[in-house]
Amino acid sequence: MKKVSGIGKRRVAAEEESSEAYKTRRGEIAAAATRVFNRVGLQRATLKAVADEMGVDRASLYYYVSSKEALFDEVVKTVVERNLEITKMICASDLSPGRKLRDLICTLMTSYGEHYPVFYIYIRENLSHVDESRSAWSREMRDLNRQTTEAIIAIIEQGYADKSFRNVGSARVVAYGVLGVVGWTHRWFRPGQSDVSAEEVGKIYAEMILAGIESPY
Amino acid sequence: MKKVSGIGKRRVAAEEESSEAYKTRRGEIAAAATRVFNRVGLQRATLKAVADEMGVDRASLYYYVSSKEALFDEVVKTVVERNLEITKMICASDLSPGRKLRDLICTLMTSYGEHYPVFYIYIRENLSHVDESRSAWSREMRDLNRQTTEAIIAIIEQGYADKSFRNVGSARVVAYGVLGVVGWTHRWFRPGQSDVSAEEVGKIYAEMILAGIESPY
DNA sequence: AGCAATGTCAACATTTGCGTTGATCAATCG
DNA sequence: CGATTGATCAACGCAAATGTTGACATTGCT
Repeated sequence: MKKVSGIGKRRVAAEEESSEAYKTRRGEIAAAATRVFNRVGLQRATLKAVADEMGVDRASLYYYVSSKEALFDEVVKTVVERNLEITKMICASDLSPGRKLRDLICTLMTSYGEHYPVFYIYIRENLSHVDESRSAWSREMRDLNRQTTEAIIAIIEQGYADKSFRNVGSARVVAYGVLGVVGWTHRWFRPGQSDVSAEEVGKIYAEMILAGIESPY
Repeated sequence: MKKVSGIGKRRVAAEEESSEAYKTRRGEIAAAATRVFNRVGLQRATLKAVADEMGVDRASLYYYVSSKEALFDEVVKTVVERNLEITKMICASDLSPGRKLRDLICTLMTSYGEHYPVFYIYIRENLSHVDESRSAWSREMRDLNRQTTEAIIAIIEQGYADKSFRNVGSARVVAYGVLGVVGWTHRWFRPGQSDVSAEEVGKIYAEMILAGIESPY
């Protein structure tokens, strides 16, 4: 399936060579792409737009990048994986469920703020709408999401079990609630522009959700 | 700007005539489009797909519909407006803030379930990513969103004022939290498929958020 | 039957984005 | 300095979606 063209070979060669200048340029492209993705979303983003963003011809990008999707993966993947890592670490700690959930919400928000806008670019991409041809990637991303969800569910069930949480309903639904509150920030929160910090938002949401979930006293 | 073509004239004529059969067919098209939009999103949806969904030639649609976007508006707008109406009604009632917020969350969820998947189609379309050429529509939709947000903020501030809510932070942030929990259901909730009903989800979320916001006792 | 009006479609022209090619520029090195 | 190599771009061909046209069906009316 993978048709290896002239430019393709040159790209692969350059990638393997991986000189300093090459890496730098690739980073610049990733940065430009991040801006474009954030502005218009993956779907509406074009390599033309990325090229224009850098004041370069579109064809030049093909020397570095094989496709828009590959570029997207490069931009998004590492930071998404890191996010899951954090989640799992908190989950595996031996703090109380309440403490875990608070920490998780705050840490997620902080991470979102730090890596802005990359996380939001990712969150906005509705995985149920990705192209058929990218099913491998979408499965992988979906799996990362699933793992995150499961981790949160585990915390909540732990809390249900040790009675530190009131049972308000299905742990899964509550977990989605947590993810929803945090994930929805992509619609309104702009670090440095909003009048609250990511940390403050995290604290508010942790308080909002937990003071209701924790048994009072 | 608006080039009036032959087909365009006939479309306008048919629209003004507005016979019974015409309306029916238009409804069928809207229904087919709803399915397609739900499946692949506005961006990836094509009139070809809608035509195929009905087993009809693409060109035939142009007799009824001027563009994909117009179709989208038709599908989405009325139900979004109705939603805002509900929100405002609850907001204007003389219930307690706590009662209002509970009702609002439950009613929104119920409405989402009833009108599935139209609301979700709308929610998924990130208004910050709509095309320049559709700025009029996007401004209108954004305004509906804004009004909804303001209504919720008003409830929360009312609760802060009469001390029935603990002040956990900026009313705006909390309001976005409420919208987030409810809006995020578009990522996982499928009426009739999930093992909880829209009503149950509403109750869980109302409980989750409120038992934390309401002063305990 | 004859004829409008309504609805449909095959075919065309246009546009937009993609990925590639082959040539060219600029720097480095021998 | 001339040659090699890394990086760039103008131009091409392709594919998919759009909106239109003009002709063809179907219906119902007279």
